[in-house]
Amino acid sequence: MSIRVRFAPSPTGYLHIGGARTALFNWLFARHHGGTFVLRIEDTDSARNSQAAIDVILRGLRWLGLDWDEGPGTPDPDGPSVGDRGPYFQSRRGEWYRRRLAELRDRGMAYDRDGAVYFRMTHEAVTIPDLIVGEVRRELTDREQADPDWVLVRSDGQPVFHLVNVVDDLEMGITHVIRGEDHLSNTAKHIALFRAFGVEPPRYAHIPLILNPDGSKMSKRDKGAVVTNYIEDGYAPEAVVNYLSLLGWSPADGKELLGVSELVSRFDLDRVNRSPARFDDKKLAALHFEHTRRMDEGRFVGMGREYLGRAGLDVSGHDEGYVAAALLTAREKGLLFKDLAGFAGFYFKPDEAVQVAVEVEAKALGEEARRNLGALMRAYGGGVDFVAGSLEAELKRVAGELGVKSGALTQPARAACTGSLVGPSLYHLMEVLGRERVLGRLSRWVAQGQGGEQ
RNA sequence: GGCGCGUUCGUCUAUCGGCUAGGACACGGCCCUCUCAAGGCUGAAAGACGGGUUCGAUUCCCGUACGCGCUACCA
Repeated sequence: MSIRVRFAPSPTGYLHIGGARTALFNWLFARHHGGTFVLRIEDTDSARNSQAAIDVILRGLRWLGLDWDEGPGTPDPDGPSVGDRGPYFQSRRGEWYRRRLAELRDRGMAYDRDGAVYFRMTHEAVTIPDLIVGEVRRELTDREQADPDWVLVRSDGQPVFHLVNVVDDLEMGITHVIRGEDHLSNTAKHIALFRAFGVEPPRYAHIPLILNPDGSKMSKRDKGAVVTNYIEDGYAPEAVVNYLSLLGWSPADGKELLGVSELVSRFDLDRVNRSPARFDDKKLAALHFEHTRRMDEGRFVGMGREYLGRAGLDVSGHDEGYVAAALLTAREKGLLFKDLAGFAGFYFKPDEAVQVAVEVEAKALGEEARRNLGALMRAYGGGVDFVAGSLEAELKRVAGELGVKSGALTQPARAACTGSLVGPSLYHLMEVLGRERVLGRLSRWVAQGQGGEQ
């Protein structure tokens, strides 16, 4: 039998990191086993659902690279979808729920009370076989001892989560339910419902929760909890995927830096552990660095351009090769893409628009520094090849002549060229900038206060 | 309160009864160095607690503590 799994988020206006991890585990499981990954939108709570909220989820999943084999094509519940088990929006599945409810009534498993429909729940403990947690024997709680029945349909006619979730999993032929551990206790209800329909429940796999660094439950407001923020900050999506994969799962060989295809081939449920994991943005950042430095150059440049644009930096006036070369000098820095504009923005500004903060000027562009820059400028104005190696050799030669350490030239030059004391390798950055821009930027500082020298 | 799940370095984890408890991130030191990084070398750092079972428990069982989840006409 072919594996069918699903991710069934409810559109709350954001995609929670825990939800993303649940989606990822489902997706990895499906891809590893050649199964089918279904996306179903649980938009039964019409009060807080909107296409915008659904769109956030679809975008988040697409950004992570979690493509679905069946599910919505657009955020519109009445729009196109892929797959023959739809609709994939619960708000459009009313007739399926009504039909299944009638079936329950016919079997004497459902009845009305106070305008709502109740399920006739077993009075016995329910054993939940779980692929990750093991066999869980769920005894009745004190309230359930008194009355184990629960609501299937509210008095306003809305079916509750337990009903729609089970009916959809049943109708959609879901074979494995991989979801957060917060659903473990509820699974007793789900199993009882499947049995009431006369079918065996799917296999269950409850994965441990993701907690805040302090061990508390992660909510929307917590740092790192919302996928949209990763997109805005400019993390490499494969780094986020890699990081999430390591929360609750680990590969047999201990290798942690894994690309998506490696994850697909290694992932399976038998190595998912049972204890909750705390979110650690430092480790995510480290993985982001490792993935970006290994990223295909073209893709790095493409992403870089996009985030420069997001930051309002227009690079359209520069040719492709220049933009690519410029961005690539920042690749080894492990920056978030959103920080690229601040780090490498100087490449794309006119010479006279390079801003030098007063602290930077005070620190690196004093009188002596400007004198030194004059010497460097004369050297660079000569026949030197404008490539990093030659620029370095020439700078060191000048430093030797002046009897100063190379740092007495590099930092002033860096400040003049970039406006900052932090940046890419000076020699490489000057190579990219080219002779004209470098001389132009140096001259601004040499000229000031020593106009007569030239 | 009831029911359930969990508990190895600060964090993520490995270990499926033999452990001098391994790796990664973070942290400290040294080296390298044009800034910031990176890199190299190196260091410190863990089995919640108490009982069992066993020749031997981190590993199995029980209890306690702590954490988390569920306990809705929320999903």
